[in-house]
Amino acid sequence: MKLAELSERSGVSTATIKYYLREGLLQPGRRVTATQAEYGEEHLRRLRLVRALIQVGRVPVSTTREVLSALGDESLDQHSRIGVAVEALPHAPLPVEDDPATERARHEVAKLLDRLDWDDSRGSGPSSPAYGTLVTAVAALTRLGYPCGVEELLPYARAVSQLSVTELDLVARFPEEERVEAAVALTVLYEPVLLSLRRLAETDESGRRFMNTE
Amino acid sequence: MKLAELSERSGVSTATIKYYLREGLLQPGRRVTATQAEYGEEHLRRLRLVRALIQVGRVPVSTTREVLSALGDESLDQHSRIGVAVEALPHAPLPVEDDPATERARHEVAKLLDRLDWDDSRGSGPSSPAYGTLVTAVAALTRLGYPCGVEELLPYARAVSQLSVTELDLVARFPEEERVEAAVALTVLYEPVLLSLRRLAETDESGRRFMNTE
DNA sequence: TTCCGTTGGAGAGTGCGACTATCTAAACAT
DNA sequence: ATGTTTAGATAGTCGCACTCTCCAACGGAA
Repeated sequence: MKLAELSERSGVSTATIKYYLREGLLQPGRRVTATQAEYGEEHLRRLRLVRALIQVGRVPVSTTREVLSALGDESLDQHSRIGVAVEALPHAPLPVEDDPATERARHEVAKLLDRLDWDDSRGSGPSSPAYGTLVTAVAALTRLGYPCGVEELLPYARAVSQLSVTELDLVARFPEEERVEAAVALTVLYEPVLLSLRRLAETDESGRRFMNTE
Repeated sequence: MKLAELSERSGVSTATIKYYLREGLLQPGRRVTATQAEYGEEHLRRLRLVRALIQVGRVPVSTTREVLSALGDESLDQHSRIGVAVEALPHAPLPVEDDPATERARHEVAKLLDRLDWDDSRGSGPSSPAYGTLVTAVAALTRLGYPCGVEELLPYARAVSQLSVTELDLVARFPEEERVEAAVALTVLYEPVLLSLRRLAETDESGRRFMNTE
């Protein structure tokens, strides 16, 4: 397959594919002559993954490169590769220190994780970016006067805990060499699914309660 | 309160506050002289909301302006104001038409919403941005060969349906004039909460299954 | 064999979004 | 009197994701 065909079949312009090649998001094709290279199905597949991460998952290009390099890092076991890839994904800014709302938020988050049996030796400790994002968001809500203590957070935690089990069931069904990619793709691409379903559910529930039905 | 104090108490630089004033995200202060204005607690509160939406919720500045104007639109009832504000929020790109994966995705999403008793006359129909985001994400997963039919989506839908009930309970506890802002703030700011909890849950579950425990 | 279109490679340019800096004249603050 | 702060306006910066332009080397059809 030549560049033009790769572009055609993926719906990505040749200019953008060249850009991704330059940025190291795609392996160079097999060089046939000085000005010709041949691409295979695996290039098409990788390109589709890259596009999905960038366009649907809103992952920045430089981050995508890091995620992809974690995918192929043979020196790590499956859990570590998934961990490295997920840590590289975009997160909200780290919490502002020296702030009373951040202090309270840290405290509530610590209490929450205490009540769940999540083992932070597996990578969910206070230093992980996801933990920081959680603290930042809880602090912002606190500053605005909206409740988000353990009582409010627990239902969310229990819900996503359930979901993560069914999701990893899905991942486990793939052959071992495809599992890390599956975990990353599902982590990133199920986020918009989750968020849009939530917005639809909220719209429905809000209508049920607050709509004028004359 | 002068500009400098507003800046101090909010942690936002005076240059950025001026920028927000220019962009219409903040009401001008009460003009005392030609070169002096007085800001009140409501400015501080609004500024904190703006910052939370922009920094934590990653809402673009122009979108924030639209959301805020929906908040104060007296001509709409509560549900419509929430609807307008939520529709303005950022969404993944609309689905690519004339694409087999998009067709399949539309079909699966329609089946899913059929099985739930969500009433699309309330604003969750196929033309809403959240619906489009859902189709886009499902199509991307489909193209990559990951399963996301009704069977996989239903658990997500049921989970967020539960959450939206408890969330709207929270909103309903506020006095009527604060409800729309509460709905918007909770919609936007619980998103990072949900996503970071999910990543923590997945990290934990992945560790439980795939970690080398020697 | 002669062209016209395509390719890989590399650098420069574009458009956008979110600030940030500079400037001016007025008005406090000491 | 004088140094600081302010509103208001304009211009500049920075990062990001492309997108454009060139070039010399092919490769396929006439």
